[in-house]
Amino acid sequence: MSSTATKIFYDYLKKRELRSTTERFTILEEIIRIQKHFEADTLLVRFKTRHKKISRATIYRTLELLIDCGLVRKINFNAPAPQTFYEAAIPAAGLSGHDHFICQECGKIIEFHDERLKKIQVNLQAIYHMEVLHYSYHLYGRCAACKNKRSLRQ
Amino acid sequence: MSSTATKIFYDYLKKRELRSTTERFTILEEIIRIQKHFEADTLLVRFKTRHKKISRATIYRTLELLIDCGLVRKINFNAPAPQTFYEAAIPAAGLSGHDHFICQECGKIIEFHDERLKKIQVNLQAIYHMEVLHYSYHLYGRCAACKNKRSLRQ
DNA sequence: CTGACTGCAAAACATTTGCAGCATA
DNA sequence: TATGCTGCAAATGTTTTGCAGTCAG
Repeated sequence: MSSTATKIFYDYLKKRELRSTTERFTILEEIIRIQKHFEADTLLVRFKTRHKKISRATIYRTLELLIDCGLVRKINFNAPAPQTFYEAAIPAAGLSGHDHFICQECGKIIEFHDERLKKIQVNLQAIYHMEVLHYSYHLYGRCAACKNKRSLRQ
Repeated sequence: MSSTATKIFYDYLKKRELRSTTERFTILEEIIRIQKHFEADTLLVRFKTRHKKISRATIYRTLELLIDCGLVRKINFNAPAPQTFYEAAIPAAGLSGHDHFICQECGKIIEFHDERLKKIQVNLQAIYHMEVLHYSYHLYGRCAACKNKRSLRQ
């Protein structure tokens, strides 16, 4: 149970005079449970298998709210299929690293974290006079498995 | 005239026994001319104003070929509107930096380049036993102009 | 000449929106 | 009780695909 995120969302809704509905909190809880990047459709499927009825429209509308209050981020990997993913951005959940390696051959996504990127972000912020809220760092190439597969073939 | 890119594309088509059509090279030349990230639709509009008839379908089909042979890359910025962009990835053109700052308020995209990122890429490649072909580094936040605008309002 | 490529229009896909009924404040 | 929220289905915008005619090899 992530009461931190729930509280942030609750306060956000209250401040903006929006309603705290069951659907909105169910979606947030499910996202926290996933612990990884996910697609909008993933949520729909998971609700369907659990016999909770939350429509696609509500999922998209709620994701927008969660992004707006900073609890969720959109991420796009460019290969092989360019799908839109989301990920929880909850500070307390220990999900500090949102760096990704994407295998262009098999589509596998490996998550990792490198501290140096954070430093560069802070540095660039000063240089370019912009306020940087977060960054995304994606590496594209071939994973170890696909690298081996190919060398066997040739 | 970027004969390097043209030659790469020509050789690629030949090797795969694909045909070197006018449309394919016209699209490549236009992409080189743009010198920045662009949308699929941008190409269509530019051809329309120049009275060259290249269909949307051909543009998408050719972009796929150009990505496959490494002359073009897809990039996705996540905010505010998640559109698909493309950019030339031609080594000789001096477009070494594909780092971007995206203003989440006005959508402005600033391009820059930081050498340290290349080093990190090489380093991570060794650690995770993967072959990294390229990376993308995106910063999200508020540009100098939007930062000022907001501080005036409050 | 022949099969690959193009343009067109229709299909497919993810996401957004309008509206009637429902539930929170 | 009164909006705001939800689910549905239709609309939207982008990308893909089938097909007939065209063109590179």
